[in-house]
Amino acid sequence: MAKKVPLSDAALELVARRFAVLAEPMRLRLIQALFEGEKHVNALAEETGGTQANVSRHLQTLTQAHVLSRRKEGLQVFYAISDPSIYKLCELVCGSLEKQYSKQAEAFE
Amino acid sequence: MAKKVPLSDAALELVARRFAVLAEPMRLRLIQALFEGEKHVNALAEETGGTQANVSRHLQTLTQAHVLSRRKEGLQVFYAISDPSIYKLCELVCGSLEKQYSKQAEAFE
DNA sequence: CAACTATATGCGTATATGCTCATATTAAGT
DNA sequence: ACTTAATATGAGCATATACGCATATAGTTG
Repeated sequence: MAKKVPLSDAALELVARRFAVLAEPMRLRLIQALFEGEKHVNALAEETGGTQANVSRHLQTLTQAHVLSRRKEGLQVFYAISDPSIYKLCELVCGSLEKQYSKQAEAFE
Repeated sequence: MAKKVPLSDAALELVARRFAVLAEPMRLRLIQALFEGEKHVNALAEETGGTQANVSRHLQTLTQAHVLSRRKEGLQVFYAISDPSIYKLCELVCGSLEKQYSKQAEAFE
């Protein structure tokens, strides 16, 4: 745990890939919507204002990255957050951005 | 702290942008190199095996995102990590990926 | 001021990826 | 089996961005 050894090229690619998956506003919107619990595709499309096709694609991306899990129930497919680290990840970034912008705000006071 | 309110579109863009900045292997390599302390451009180029031009560009990207800070000293420019949340961010992602892959490894045992 | 060094940047190219539209697939109900 | 509903996917287009090459800029030294 907490290795101090530099990561291999392959590992860096994986980490970069992970960040890339989270680097789209629509995917963040979906993740945010799923913070409330699992939902099916149409519900997510409606809630986020995206088209069915686009939402489905993003959900696929997130699922392949093991950020979400997929559960079929009849005609519907339910998605849910499967990687608990996502919560802390988002909190960390939000906190960092808040700090950054409140510092910038101070410059105008 | 820890708002449960959904983020605005503008906020989501900023968060996505933040993740995007971290979504490049070369930038992660630079960040990793800077975990040891501040370094100048040429040293970073050599250590990461990148060209001077490319390294300079990535450093600019990271600095504009307030991940790094920039300090000029004579001809050289030293960069250093300025956002402490980067450490935890990388740890979180690495931990999550380790878990994910060790689970996949178990499937073959 | 000229020569040299360290860093930054303009430009062109290649690649990746998000979005839309149309259509395919899968499952349920009649 | 046919129809309808929910989701997934193929194709094409538009945009973003990483990289290499050449060159510009800034700072140092003679």
